Amino acid sequence: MRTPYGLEIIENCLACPHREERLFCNLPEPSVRALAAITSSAAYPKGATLFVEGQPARGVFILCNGRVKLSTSSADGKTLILRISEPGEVLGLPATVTGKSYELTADIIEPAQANFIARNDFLNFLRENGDAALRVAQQLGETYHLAISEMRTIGLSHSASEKLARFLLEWAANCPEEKGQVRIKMTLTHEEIAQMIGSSRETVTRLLADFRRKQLVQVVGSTLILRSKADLEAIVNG
Amino acid sequence: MRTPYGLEIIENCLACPHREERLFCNLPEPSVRALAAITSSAAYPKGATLFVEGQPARGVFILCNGRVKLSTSSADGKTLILRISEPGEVLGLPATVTGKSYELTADIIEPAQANFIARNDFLNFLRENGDAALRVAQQLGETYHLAISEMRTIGLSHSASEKLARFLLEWAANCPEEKGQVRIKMTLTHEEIAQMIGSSRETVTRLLADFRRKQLVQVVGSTLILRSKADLEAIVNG
DNA sequence: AATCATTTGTGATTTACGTCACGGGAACCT
DNA sequence: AGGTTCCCGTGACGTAAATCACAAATGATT
Repeated sequence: MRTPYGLEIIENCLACPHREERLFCNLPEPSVRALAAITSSAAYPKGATLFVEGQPARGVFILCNGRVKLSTSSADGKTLILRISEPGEVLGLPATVTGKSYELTADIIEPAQANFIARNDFLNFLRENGDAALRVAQQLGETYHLAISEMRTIGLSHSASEKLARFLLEWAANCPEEKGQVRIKMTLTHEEIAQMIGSSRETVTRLLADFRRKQLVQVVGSTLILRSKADLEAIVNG
Repeated sequence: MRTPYGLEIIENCLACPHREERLFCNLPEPSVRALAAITSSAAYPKGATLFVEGQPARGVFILCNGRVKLSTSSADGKTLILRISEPGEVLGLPATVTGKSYELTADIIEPAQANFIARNDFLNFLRENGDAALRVAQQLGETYHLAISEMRTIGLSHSASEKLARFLLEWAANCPEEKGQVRIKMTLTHEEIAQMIGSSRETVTRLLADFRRKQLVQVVGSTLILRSKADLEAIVNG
């Protein structure tokens, strides 16, 4: 799927604030151009879905803007959210390299701009760019890492409060901290939090209320302030 | 870590029954030799541990014989088993490529023979062998895939019986089937099964007894026979 | 055989949390 | 303003399953 946006994409790429984190932007110049030639860009509204679990992998999406929810669901409608992807991340990578089906569903939760690379083009590109392949391997390693840590919060907790505490701490890990307090822009509904930690909407709201009563967190509008990381860590450790 | 076993390893490799599944054996001849040169082989007794979660990654282990338990534990001793690795698998790959710490602990549960490749040697090898890097990426993709499916059994179930049923079916997926029945050599203790599905030892034995009563499974010594996959699937789907 | 260690089986008890049900807010559209 | 549609807060209730505590069984080791 050749595209006229090639050059524009390169420029986007070079200008991208996430450049360091991005998978391919700091490859040698010719590689970046080769990549741009097989990339097509598109915008997606909130609620759109990039791919659905079980679909044969068509290719990868590189998220430029917006946020994407990665989840898996059971037959009876229960769903488990694995991750909220941020700009700079590559979606659908594992399925695309292995040739299996997408193992997750990717839903847009904030209007997004993403670059798409079809599977064949992508694999050919990797075959001809050994360093990109290595980069991909590293990215996959990190994705795995994150999955394992999600696994830990769900699988190693004795109680829902432990899960929630674990979740908040992990979520806060990306945010700037000042003197023990972390301000989190909480963009998830209680329902979604529940789906991330494998519990129910009601217990999440109850637990959050509980945490508030115990001065562990504070809610101001849609931002959550962790008043005491230490106490949350105490909950995690039994 | 140059080793005198180089040639021997190539021969093992070519003779290996898992050759197709193995990561590197069907690479071009020169690559295989280069790989052999940086590989060292060792035997490990039952109970030994290849690496521990949290350790900085030293390198990868290619399992030739025996079986290895991959797990993660919380501070208070609760442990979650992610996977039992079989010969042919590569252990420690995600951590080694990303340069982070091992995310899991690898314990030998059946006396094992494994080839070790130190991180630096391995990365250099990958840099010079683009196709190997791609292979690694694919392997990582599959590892991820397995992690997600483990995640599903733990996170999407409403009850412990659902988890156990899911577990048995996944476990059986590798075994030969004849007319609806699958014979599984059950090498795990109830405790270990519990740690795989995130529940307690007692409920596992109770549930298995229950399944036996309901004619879903049958136990003969240490082999488990799934009498009715269909009924197990019914349990999984609500 | 005899002792020990590990694994399995089962009962009794407790409690965390899922589920149902409903009311109040906030946000968004017309 | 009024109607919809989400999201959040809380009460009541029942149950699944963790936990505790032994006993039986299996299997190692001597």
